Amino acid sequence: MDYKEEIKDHFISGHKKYLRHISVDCVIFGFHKNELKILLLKANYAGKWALPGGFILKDEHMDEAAKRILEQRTGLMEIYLQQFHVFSEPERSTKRVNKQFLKNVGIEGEESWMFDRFITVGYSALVDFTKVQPVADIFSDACEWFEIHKVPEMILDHNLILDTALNSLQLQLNYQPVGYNLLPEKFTMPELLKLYETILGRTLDRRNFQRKIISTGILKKLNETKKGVAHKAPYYYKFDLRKYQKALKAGLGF
Amino acid sequence: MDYKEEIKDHFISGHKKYLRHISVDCVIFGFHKNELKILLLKANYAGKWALPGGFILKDEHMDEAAKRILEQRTGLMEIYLQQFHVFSEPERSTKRVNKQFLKNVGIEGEESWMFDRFITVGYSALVDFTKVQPVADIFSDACEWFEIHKVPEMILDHNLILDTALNSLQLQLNYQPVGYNLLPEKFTMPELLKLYETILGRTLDRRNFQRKIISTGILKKLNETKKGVAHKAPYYYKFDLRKYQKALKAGLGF
DNA sequence: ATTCATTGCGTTACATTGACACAATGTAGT
DNA sequence: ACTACATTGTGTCAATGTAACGCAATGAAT
Repeated sequence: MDYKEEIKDHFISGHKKYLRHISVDCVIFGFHKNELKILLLKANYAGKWALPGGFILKDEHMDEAAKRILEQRTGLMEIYLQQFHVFSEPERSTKRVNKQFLKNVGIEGEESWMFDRFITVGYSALVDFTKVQPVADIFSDACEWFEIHKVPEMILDHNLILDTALNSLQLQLNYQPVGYNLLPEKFTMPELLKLYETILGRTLDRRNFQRKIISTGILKKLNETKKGVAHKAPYYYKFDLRKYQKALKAGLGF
Repeated sequence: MDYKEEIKDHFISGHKKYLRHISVDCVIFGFHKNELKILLLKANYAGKWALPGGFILKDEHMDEAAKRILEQRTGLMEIYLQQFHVFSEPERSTKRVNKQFLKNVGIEGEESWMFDRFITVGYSALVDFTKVQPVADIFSDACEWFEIHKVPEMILDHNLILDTALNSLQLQLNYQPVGYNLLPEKFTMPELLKLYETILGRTLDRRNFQRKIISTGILKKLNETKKGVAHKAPYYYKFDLRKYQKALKAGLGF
């Protein structure tokens, strides 16, 4: 089935495969070169960008649907994923957008479940930037990382969804460790600091931060310093996964 | 339309009115006689209890749907309401339960949207116990308060939904004021203390608690003590609504 | 009038936090 | 080879917050 046929099939027969009225949108956070980034798709009809999203198979857990979508976009299997909010504005204008899409592809006059009202569940994912291979889907012709504060205007309410995700991530930082999913296995204290600062959108005192994070016990200091940096070389750390998991469940009281 | 006709109509034609596959379930918390309670309906088919729930009109915001359901069950208009989780187990056996229901009512052999798989969104509500007039719906023959730790086995995954709601309420207590929606206008410090203790499931030092809650500035002390109590009479307090709202938005850092 | 559970207010020891000082490190420039 | 310097690692100290407990005041019940 070629590209156009595939899309037509999705519009006309997708409702046999997927639940109606419900979609999933993913805010995929990554961290690279001291910048917080999110992964976006370029909708090949609107010229606008969009969050990676998809639909729920008739016999699929929603978490699985989100996982499937993430895997298709990033190639990653083990992903930290969680739902953070449901968006149910009756005026989320999926109908107009999807009609326009179909028209741009060159199909018209058909009826479709895609013109129905959609409620969408927002999922946020934290991934290791360096391990991601961005892959576009059939509705998109690009899949790229955007610096969090340079995200363009997106389709529908996707900017709102992003803001809500960021907000909930900031809240989480107060009572849960977060770095494990966003950083490579080995990292330095300044990198971890910068991650926290970027998510929170404000600077922290590096000395107090170090004391606090060390006191949680979730870090293991390695006997190895970063090579090839100007100035004093920082030590590498990695997460003590056992204690990290514990802190995830029990909370940190940050 | 009589009772049975109404139910039949709901099963056969409800999908013209409501979104398919999606429902809303509400965990309604109240506080009375130093006990945390929730409002349950007795499903008139299963002999089991259930959370008050309902469906989303085709042109309705999900928050509005939850509000509508709450209003119908409690008579209250101004309610503190928030979504806390989406439950999407594909094996939530709504089909079996709803088929049984229809059979018990005396209807059989029909097809119905109610036999489809349902994803449900959990909402939690905090209400003033004393102002609630519990009202059953057409699927139920009773609507009653249950002490939170004496909740019976419920239909489907409703016990899980309740546990999740309680958990999220406990988390909230750490960074948001909560009492306003659960207590009558005037209340004493021991009552507020007991509310916190009940939600958290552990005792707090009353003297430290008082200092902490006073220091947030969300309380106004009245020049009036409780009458007719043995021992020393406690003062009444009420919430400083302006500061309370502020704290809701800004967080308390409790 | 006395008893006594409970309230209101206070104290003290200890832990946590925020702000800042200073020496150690190691590359880059001379 | 030596020096400059940005950055890291460790430490200090005062202010603030928290946990644990003491004690007198209250007022219905006896």
